[in-house]
Amino acid sequence: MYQSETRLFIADERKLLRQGLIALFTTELGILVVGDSGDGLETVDLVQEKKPDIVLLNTRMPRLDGLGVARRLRNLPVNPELVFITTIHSEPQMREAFALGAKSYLQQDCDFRELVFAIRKASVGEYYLSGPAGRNLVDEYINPTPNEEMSVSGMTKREMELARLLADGYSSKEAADFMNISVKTAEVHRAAIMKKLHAKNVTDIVKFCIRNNITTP
Amino acid sequence: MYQSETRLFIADERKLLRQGLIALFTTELGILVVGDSGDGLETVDLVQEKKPDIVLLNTRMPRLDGLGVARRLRNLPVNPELVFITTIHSEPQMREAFALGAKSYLQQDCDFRELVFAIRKASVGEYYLSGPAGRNLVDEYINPTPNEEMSVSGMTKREMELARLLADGYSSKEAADFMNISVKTAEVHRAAIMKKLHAKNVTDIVKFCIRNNITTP
DNA sequence: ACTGTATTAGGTGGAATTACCTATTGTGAA
DNA sequence: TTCACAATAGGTAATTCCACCTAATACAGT
Repeated sequence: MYQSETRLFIADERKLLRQGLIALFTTELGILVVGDSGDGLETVDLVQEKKPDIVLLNTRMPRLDGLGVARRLRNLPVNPELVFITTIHSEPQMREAFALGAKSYLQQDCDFRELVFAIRKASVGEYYLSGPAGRNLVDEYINPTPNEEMSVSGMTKREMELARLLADGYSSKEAADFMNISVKTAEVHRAAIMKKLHAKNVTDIVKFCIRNNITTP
Repeated sequence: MYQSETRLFIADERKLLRQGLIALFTTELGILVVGDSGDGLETVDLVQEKKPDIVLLNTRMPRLDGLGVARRLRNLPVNPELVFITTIHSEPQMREAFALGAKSYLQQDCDFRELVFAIRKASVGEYYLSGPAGRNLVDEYINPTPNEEMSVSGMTKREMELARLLADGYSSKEAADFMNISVKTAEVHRAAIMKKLHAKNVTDIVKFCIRNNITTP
């Protein structure tokens, strides 16, 4: 069966990485890099023009981030498969990426062979989920949770309240007083939040809340 | 005149970038990649073993950052030229990089040709300072003025470094390891930061850093 | 009725933070 | 040279964080 070349577009703000990947892909049979960009808005334009089969998207990009690019592409008459590369792992970002049709969500320190594999899988519409984190994601995703805010994070109402208070700079005790619950309960909520966000500490909660406009810097 | 090959070592935590650069350098006459690593301490060991002429160093690396690597190499019987690549521009880091003998300090979104040029310059002991940032560097270096954030906040060099690490989600202990200082010293700096920023806790430091583009959410 | 989960709360214990100290070294300014 | 301050590091003690654990109540959906 004849297999045409897979047309690949690389969107990443780091030019060095783009150029490096292009060099690596030249020796990769069946994969043709048809364009690259370090800018989100430019990516949207170029993808319409070049019509790649696959877009390699970094989550972080100037002017429009990877998720923003994915959102726009969805409403356009192009339908490339999406493979995300992320600098910093973020549970909610990953969740949204897959909600937008991502086929892979790779860490930047993954191996090139792994990236190629992910691209080949994506080219036939299949997922490539590395590590155990991938499986968890699918499990969680096929059981969608209600609530609009919750849908991205999986947080409950009270957890969201607490997250906001913590992000606003209140300590666990202060937040507990504010919510009229004991510190112990607040800690249970906090633990749940951290698990759901894969947060290492309050810093990650703060950043999540800022990203989601739950609080402001 | 016979010009031997320039032996290059690549130290960057992002494996994809390393692999990409290696692929690019294979077509670059006169430059031979003799090793690579994604870990600071490993880099120190491998540089002693491989004896490269030039070490390409990312400022940010696990276990020991680029500046830490440079510090250690200075006290060892090897004397490679140093070319830094930075993810996030940091005035004090750049300053220290040059103080440690760096020949170039490039942004990660520079062009590959630019990187090659910087390496060729470094291989003959010359500096390569790209763009307007280079000029600013020289100007500022000969008559040092505190940078913008520092001038408004009153933070010192080390305090800024720590603030950034804390905002990036590192604990005091991790940040201390990163900066090659004791936890106690890191705590002194943190206390100074909080006083100067009127910060109540780390949350406020995170927000300050986000507002000032020292880190991203 | 049973199951699942959200919300509440407590216990224990180790790790970390934070607030107070003191103290040495080096550097740059008056 | 003296003075101020940055950077380093340690001590002590209170507090908080965080990861484990159990457990009651309530309210949803099957």
